[in-house]
Amino acid sequence: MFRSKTSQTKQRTTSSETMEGQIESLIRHGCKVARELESNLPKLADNPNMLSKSCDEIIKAFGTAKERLYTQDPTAHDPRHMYVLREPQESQQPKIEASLQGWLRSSYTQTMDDMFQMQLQAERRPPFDMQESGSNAVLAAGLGGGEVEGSARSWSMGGDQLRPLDASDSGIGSSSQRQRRRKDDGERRTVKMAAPRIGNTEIPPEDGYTWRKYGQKEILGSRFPRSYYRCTHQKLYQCPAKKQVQRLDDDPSTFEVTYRADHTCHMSSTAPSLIPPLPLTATEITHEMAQTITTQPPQSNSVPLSKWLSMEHFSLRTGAVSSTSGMVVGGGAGPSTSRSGKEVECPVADMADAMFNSGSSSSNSMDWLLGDKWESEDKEGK
DNA sequence: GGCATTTGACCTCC
DNA sequence: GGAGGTCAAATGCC
Repeated sequence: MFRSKTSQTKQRTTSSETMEGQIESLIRHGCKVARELESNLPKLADNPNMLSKSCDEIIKAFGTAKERLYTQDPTAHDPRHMYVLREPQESQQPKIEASLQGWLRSSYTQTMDDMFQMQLQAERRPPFDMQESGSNAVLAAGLGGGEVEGSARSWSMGGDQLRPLDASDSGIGSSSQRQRRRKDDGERRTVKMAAPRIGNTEIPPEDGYTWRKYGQKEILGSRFPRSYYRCTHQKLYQCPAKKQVQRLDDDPSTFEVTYRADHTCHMSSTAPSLIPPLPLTATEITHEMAQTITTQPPQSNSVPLSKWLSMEHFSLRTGAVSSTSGMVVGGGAGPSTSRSGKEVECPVADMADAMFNSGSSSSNSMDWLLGDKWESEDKEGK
């Protein structure tokens, strides 16, 4: 009548071990294809179709692996559950992650490095899937299908970039008298982001930057208050970036986020990060890889295609793990969302956390991996 | 102790 | 004068 507890555990263990094998196999396959792609890059550089095909295969492998990672969580199949996906799956995840981490420890190869290097390219783009509409842009935020999960997707802002404000415009540095400006404080850009469905839905979706809330205001005619955020590094780097977050009256599950000014904290050579750090899943990473290769030629101020493709432009760095969220966050001098600001050295295997457990509310999963690379490239680009 | 959040007060703009 | 935006003290968390 009653199945023994140990029997159940055994069954689950066997099942999960099989699953781990499949996942590992998938990831290995993806890595293999990536390696092949890399070795053939000189030939394929002029053959976008073949490049695209290879990338598709890599995407498929990693995507399937990711699917299986979350296969026991039905909500994981709904792209709108991007935030659910990123929550640590207490019951199922640890063992699989441990296995993956072990695998990563043992077999971390150039391919992984390649992935992050390609990710690096992708990261140069802003963190949203924005469908431009004049000055407004609508963020897909995982509401679309397929691989779209709301963090880094096709970015099509073109030359309509936000312009950073002067420090004076942001009110920074006005010590004697309180300077408050509203007029002419730069271009605004509004995006709509889906709220997390599970967990604290009051928390606005991550966008890859670290923000500090400095105010909240009831807005006339709105059911929900508007929250005001500024870049965490405003003081340190005079970063003028700000954003306002407000829930839509008619759709509380959607946040309207208005960005004002651009981040300058990643442009300073002393700044902690040169990119908008993003928590990306393996699928996102590979998706980005494909997009980077197929649709994103190197930036004009970037390296030549051949060099870019050779992926010798960067090197991997070690990083840190947020003590609060478990997320990988700004390594070295990188920005951190951890409140204490304390960061812990972490081994390469923590990339597994960044890739497969990049859930939580923190935002800087890839930052520690990429910050120095950006910095070096940024310097080269100058 | 340092950093983030909360919140009432203050400032600017319309 | 009202609404929106920001400041800064108080408070809490790590």
